[in-house]
Amino acid sequence: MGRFKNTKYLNAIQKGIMAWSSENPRHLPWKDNRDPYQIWVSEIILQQTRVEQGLPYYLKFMERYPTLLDLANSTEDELMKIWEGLGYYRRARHMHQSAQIIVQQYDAIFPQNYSDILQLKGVGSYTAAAIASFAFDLPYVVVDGNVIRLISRLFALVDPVDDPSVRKEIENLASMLLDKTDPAFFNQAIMDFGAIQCKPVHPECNHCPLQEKCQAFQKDMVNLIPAKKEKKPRKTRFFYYLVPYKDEFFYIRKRSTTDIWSGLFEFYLIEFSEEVDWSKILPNVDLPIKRVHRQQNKYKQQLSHQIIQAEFLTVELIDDISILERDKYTRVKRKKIRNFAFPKVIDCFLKDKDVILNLH
DNA sequence: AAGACGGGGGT
DNA sequence: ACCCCAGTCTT
Repeated sequence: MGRFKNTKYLNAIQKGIMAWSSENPRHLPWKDNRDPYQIWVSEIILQQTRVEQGLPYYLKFMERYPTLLDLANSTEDELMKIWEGLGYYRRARHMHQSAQIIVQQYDAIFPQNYSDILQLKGVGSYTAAAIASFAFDLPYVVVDGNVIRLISRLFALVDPVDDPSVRKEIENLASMLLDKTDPAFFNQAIMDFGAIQCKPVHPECNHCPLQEKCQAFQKDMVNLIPAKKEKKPRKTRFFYYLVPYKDEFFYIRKRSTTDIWSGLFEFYLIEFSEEVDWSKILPNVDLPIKRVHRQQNKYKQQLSHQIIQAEFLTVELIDDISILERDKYTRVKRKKIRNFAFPKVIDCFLKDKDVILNLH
């Protein structure tokens, strides 16, 4: 592989990527934009998220928080409502914290050098490089999923790309490829190239400008690269939600920071590691239940590391709600329930429930 | 070095 | 059912 790490070869690849990009421009709201705040927002939203999925959230976000000060002055709960359904909710909480740090420590001026940007919560090497290059023309190369795939194929790296040593090698190669005279254009180009030309499945090798430079193509190994380590099987968790209400109020609670969906709200949760019948659960529930609704709702959700099977049972309470207050549950008007951010399974439940209870 | 963290879309 | 996605943080 070493013989391909020469200037002439790397230069040809660099020029090929940039020429391709000139011929295949991509138009997105955050492109041709030098505002570090807007770039930051778009990059955080797009972490592990497809452009098509993130775009509507970006538009909604910028409408509600046009400036960094708007974000810093918001509440975390309102921000979570904007983020609802997008996943990886830690991103939103980190953004909120970072916005307030920028206001306090940088006088609301977005930091303008790589190491300061990298210090921000939720900003790693990829996002720092993206902001530094797009907003400030600083020569830091972006290494995202697209770049990892493209480089591992170009240089026929057969070892797992999620191995730290391989990852390091990819970052070295990417740095050598970077056009330091125009890092913003190059970074955009290499990501676009990976996303559109060097796709994960069915890459456009038959009309690829880098075909003869691509070691994977030359060795007929494109479909074997990038290699990944084996993944562990997902565990299934069984969530049994009681949906307590009394008069016009629901009782909900914010989830802790040590589990999935932290910062989102939920109802009264009893969790098991296996399927359980409600008849076994209800007698042991510590709630002053007056009446149990007949309607039961079941949902299944696949997450990246676990599978959630959730069941919902609505219950009417009698007067004594001290148990709920002790456990940090708060009451909210039933018609205001949609002002709070919920995980997808609860969102699905509420959508079905709307029909039944005619909420809103 | 490995695990955790969401949800949607493609095959 | 499995893979991937404009990754980052924690242990």
